[in-house]
This record gives sequence, structure tokens and C-alpha cells, in this order.
Amino acid sequence: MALWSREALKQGAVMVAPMLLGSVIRSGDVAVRLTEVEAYEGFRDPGSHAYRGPTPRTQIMFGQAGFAYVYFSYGMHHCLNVVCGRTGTASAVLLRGGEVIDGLEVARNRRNAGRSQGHPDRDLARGPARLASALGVDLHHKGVDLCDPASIVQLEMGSPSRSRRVETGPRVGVSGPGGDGTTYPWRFWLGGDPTVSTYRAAKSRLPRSRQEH
DNA sequence: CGTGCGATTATCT
DNA sequence: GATAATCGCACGC
Repeated sequence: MALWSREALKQGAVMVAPMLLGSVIRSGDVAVRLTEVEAYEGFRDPGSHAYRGPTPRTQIMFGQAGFAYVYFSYGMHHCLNVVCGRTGTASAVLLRGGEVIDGLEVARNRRNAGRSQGHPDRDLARGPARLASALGVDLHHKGVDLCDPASIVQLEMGSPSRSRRVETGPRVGVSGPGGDGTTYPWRFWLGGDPTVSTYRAAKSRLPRSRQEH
């Protein structure tokens, strides 16, 4: 299966994100067909980690397209992004959900480890942290070239026949300095697909004792 | 089905 | 010291 070309990814996250639906992210034995993604930009996007400019963590987003940006979140989860756009701009697509199409046993073992109740198969990669977990991706995979056939993690083009309706909406859980209102409708998913995560608005961060007043 | 809450730590200010 | 691009579980309808 052919991999995504770096040139195509240079178009930028907002252009690339809907085109990634139906594509396949493969990490070792496990492969996931993408059904839900979100686009993030840099300075003009308050929801982006790169909004305030490059830091050691976000530097890779300002680099060449086609590399993996992985971040550690909420003290326990990992999320996987594909860096897009031209070098010098911060642009990335967050992989939010998909269907495990290869390595089902490995994915089940990873996701259900230490849990009394197993997840249904359609939940194995439903949500960004679940997807990374199913793939076995963590901070060690940050900076991997997804366009290199020698890499441990690769981004494959989907089969052209898989045409479904692409739907669009606000991104999930994005707060940012300006609040939810400043977010863009940059969440893309395949309508009706059971592996698309359920929408959750950004959690209110003020404790109850400080909300009154 | 939906809403609410706490876990747990890299990263930034 | 505060925050967070989440998840799983509890509980109510």
C-alpha cells in the first residue's frame, strides 16, 4: 500500500484533514482506518498547542510535514498528530478515531490490559488517546517520519472506493484563551460511522467554589 | 441515553 | 503552582 507523500501533506492541516478520512495509520502489527480527525494551525489558532509560538514540545509542529507530533495529556494519555503545512508554519492533524483493521488481537490486549471488562471492538480506537493506545504509540514515537516506508509508524493512502459523507463540526474539548467561541469547525468525520467518538464540550475549569461570585 | 467527577504528570509560566 | 486537543466509571432518567 502506498504511503502519503510529504508534498501532499504540505497543503496544510485544514486541507489535508478531510482527505485523511479513509486513510490508514499503521504501527507495527496494528493498523487503523481513520474515521475522525481534527485540524490545528499555529499562531492564528487559539486551540493549538503552537498558538504562543514554538516551545521544546511544539517545535516539531513548525518543522517539515509528515512527521509525528505526539503529546502526553492529562497525566496519563497520549495523542498522535500528523505534522502538515510548510516548514516554519505550525500545522497538524490530530488523529481522533478509527476502525482497527489489522492486529485486532494486539489492539485488544493493549486496550483491555488491567481492566475487568473488555471494550467492544468498535471502541478500541474510538477517541484520540484510545487510538494511540491501540497503536502502541507514546512519546517515544514523537518525530517518527510517517512518510518513510522504513519507519515503525506509517501513514498509508486509503482505497479510493471508500467514499462516504464527510461531516464537519467544532473540535472536541478545546478551550483556549478565548474559550470555545474562538474555535474553528475543524473536526472532520465520516457520517454515521460507529468508530467516531461522541462529542464532548470543553470541561469547565473553574472549581465550584470560584464559579459563584 | 446523558451529565459529572477524579485520576495523574509533562509541560509551561 | 496551574493547566490540560481525555477516559472510564458512577449515577440519574
